[in-house]
Amino acid sequence: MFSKACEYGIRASIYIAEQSIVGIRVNQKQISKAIDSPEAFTAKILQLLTKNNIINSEKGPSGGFIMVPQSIEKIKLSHVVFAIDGDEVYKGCGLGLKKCNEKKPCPVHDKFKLVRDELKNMLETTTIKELTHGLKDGFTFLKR
Amino acid sequence: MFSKACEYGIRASIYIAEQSIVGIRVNQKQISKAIDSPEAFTAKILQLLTKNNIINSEKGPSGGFIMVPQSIEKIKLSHVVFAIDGDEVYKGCGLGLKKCNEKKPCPVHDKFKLVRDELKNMLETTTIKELTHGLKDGFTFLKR
DNA sequence: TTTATTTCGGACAAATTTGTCCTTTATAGT
DNA sequence: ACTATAAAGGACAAATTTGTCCGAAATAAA
Repeated sequence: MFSKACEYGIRASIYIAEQSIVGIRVNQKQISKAIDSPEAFTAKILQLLTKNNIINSEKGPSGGFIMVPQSIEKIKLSHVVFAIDGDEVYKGCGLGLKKCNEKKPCPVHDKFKLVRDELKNMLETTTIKELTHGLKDGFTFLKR
Repeated sequence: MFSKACEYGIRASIYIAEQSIVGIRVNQKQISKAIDSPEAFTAKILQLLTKNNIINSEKGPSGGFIMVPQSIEKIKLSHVVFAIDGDEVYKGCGLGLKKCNEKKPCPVHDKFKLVRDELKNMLETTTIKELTHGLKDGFTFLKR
């Protein structure tokens, strides 16, 4: 469904949001430990998230990553996915045709559209914030 | 969503079924031309589909690929996808966790489950045969 | 101002996926 | 039997994704 990079990106975003809510800034090492991801690779993804204003970074001692309050409220899963994987997941043709559309659809166009639209809608309505709730309560997990 | 191999595999299956219905056996060259895919790579995928009894192959002059009547009736999209990509698409965790399940779910588990179940259901109920209909009538396409 | 800490960014490496080429095997027709 | 045709299969190559390493830049604290 998503690339590894995107999976790590989503997990990192949720973790950073969870920590930011209680006022804690976290660094690369803490993040990759918390979500069980390769550190250097995760660092690249964090750069991408930073450039896309999904998280904020600060260098130096006591630096690290935070998600500002406004972002915690507004950032949706779709923003994270788009920053890393683009919109191919729910825009592209299910059979890989470049010019597949309503006028010249592939054989699975309509059937895929239903699934893709549901995915798109889910990504666009799910906030990172709400995904931190179960985490805090120990009902959901970001590794294993 | 699916790998390139799987996309080609689905397109090839639909094309072969369409031709088989009117009693025509097709070869690698015709298939890759009809679905606009790399010939040698497509040949590999056809081998895979053959091994999984989705299509039948015959060597020699006038040989090629066909889908037998029984398969045309019974083969679902899910069979083709499973033969090439496995069931990771609708079984695996959306965030890539190895041990994500109802008891220890990732934060997006439930939301993803809805989308994945719909995808799974669509793949398991859609026959290759029904996908050939629009193709025959010129309403749907396998390339571009 | 020096040092320690942390992100940034580029180059590189490994792994996987995608794709090619060529030889072998089967088979139909002559 | 010979030839032409077509799939099977193995080895290899290119491209992409995943992942590592290391020096540069920023910054806080001593």
